[in-house]
Amino acid sequence: MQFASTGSHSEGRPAGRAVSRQVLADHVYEELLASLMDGRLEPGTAVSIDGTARELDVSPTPVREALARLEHTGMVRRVALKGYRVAPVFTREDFAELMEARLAIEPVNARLACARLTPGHLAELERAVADLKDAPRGPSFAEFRGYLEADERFHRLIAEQTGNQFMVAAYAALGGQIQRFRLFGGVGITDADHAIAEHQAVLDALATGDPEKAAAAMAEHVQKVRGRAIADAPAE
Amino acid sequence: MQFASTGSHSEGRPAGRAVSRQVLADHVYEELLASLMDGRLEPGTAVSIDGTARELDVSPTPVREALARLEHTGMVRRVALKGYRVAPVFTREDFAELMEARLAIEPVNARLACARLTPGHLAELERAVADLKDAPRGPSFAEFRGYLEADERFHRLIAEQTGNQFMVAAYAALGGQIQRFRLFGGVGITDADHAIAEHQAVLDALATGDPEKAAAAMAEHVQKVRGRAIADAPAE
DNA sequence: CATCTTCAAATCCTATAGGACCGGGCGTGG
DNA sequence: CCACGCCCGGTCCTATAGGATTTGAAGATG
Repeated sequence: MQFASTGSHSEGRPAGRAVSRQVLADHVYEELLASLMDGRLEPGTAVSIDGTARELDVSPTPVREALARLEHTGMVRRVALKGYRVAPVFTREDFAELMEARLAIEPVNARLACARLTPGHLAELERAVADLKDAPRGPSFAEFRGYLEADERFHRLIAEQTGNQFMVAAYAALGGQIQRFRLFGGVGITDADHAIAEHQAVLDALATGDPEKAAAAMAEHVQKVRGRAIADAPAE
Repeated sequence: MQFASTGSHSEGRPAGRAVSRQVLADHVYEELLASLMDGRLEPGTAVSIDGTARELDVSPTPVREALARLEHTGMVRRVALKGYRVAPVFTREDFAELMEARLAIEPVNARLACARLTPGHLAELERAVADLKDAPRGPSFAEFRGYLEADERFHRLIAEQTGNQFMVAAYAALGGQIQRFRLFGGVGITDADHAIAEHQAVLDALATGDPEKAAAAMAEHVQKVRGRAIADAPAE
């Protein structure tokens, strides 16, 4: 899994440049990100620098750099001289706070995106909703991973279509966490039918070109997600 | 967001451990952050890893880690194998986008903060406004630095008093940039009197305990800041 | 049995070395 | 005069080495 080894063979690159000289730290970053998203690294477990370096067959330096970037996303936390740990699971309060923040930001995104929507953007959103419908929804994490990806993509696309880099940044500050809230209690996807219908409603509202309708549809979606998740939450 | 600052050397912790031993990378991070905030590093200039390592008399490894963290704040940008550069200056469009985002987030923060305001919080806010009034307002950056710091502190305190970690994160995604927009055209502080009055109005609205009043006052403040800045903007 | 000491392994953190690439100055040939 | 190649310093990137610190457990002691 670790090509790009510096120990090149006798001859240099054959013709043309090597596709794109890659930075090892980027690979480590994506590898760790995938491990976190897939749930292979459970919340609370330590992420040893030397350990992952050995596991990925690289030196600790790129691992250190990758973890420094991950820390700012909230996926891992760092204690001064003790190393990195996967951020703890969401509590019910965390979830409520997340939904409060989404309710403040995402309707605004929908309103702004609606004003400058292009047919190309609309097609991308339709594809995301279609992927949402087609995605498998099994009980294991690997199975509903595609579902979560399409869900996140839908919301991220709307954020990007605002054309406002700061709204994208604000959404991104939440986005990384949005994936993880599903681990909250380990409940799977039980509300797919409702969620798909709401996404479709948001899409339709955007297509009408009325910003207020779009914002209202998004607000309703977020509120309903919150309501269902609270209902499904495991009893403490 | 510069808590966890490794204190100099206050020894003799009664029963606790010595304050987290200083990690060199943290020191480099704060040093770079200060240089960026003070304008000693102008936008567009390259930030050499080896160079700053020599300048700060450390090895490149901590510098690399500090820059990896800074990248996620938007203060510096990294090109794959070419190094880091200070993010470019704000254009008029960037500024408009920033204000749009602030207008979406900050009134919500004011509303939420108002609902759970304590006397202690109120005192901190009053201190921030007082500092704003007392701060010098000269033409050079070093002179109105205290003013900017108090301004940012006021808004950050409100974000933190929402008690919602995600609203803090969303604000922080903007906060690092808020400092820099003053460089937009190099205009100094020309609207201090108006701004101070508006901050006072926000504070008064918070003190009444009416969340809607607080949100409205904050929205008015942000809108007026936008209006004044556009009026002051240098002609292209 | 409980508690403290001590030691060894693991880990974090920093420094240093070396490979690969880029850009500029300089000399030689046309 | 201009073009081309070469050298060289600078930089990024990764690997490796070694000091500093925490942790966990074995062993000693009351």
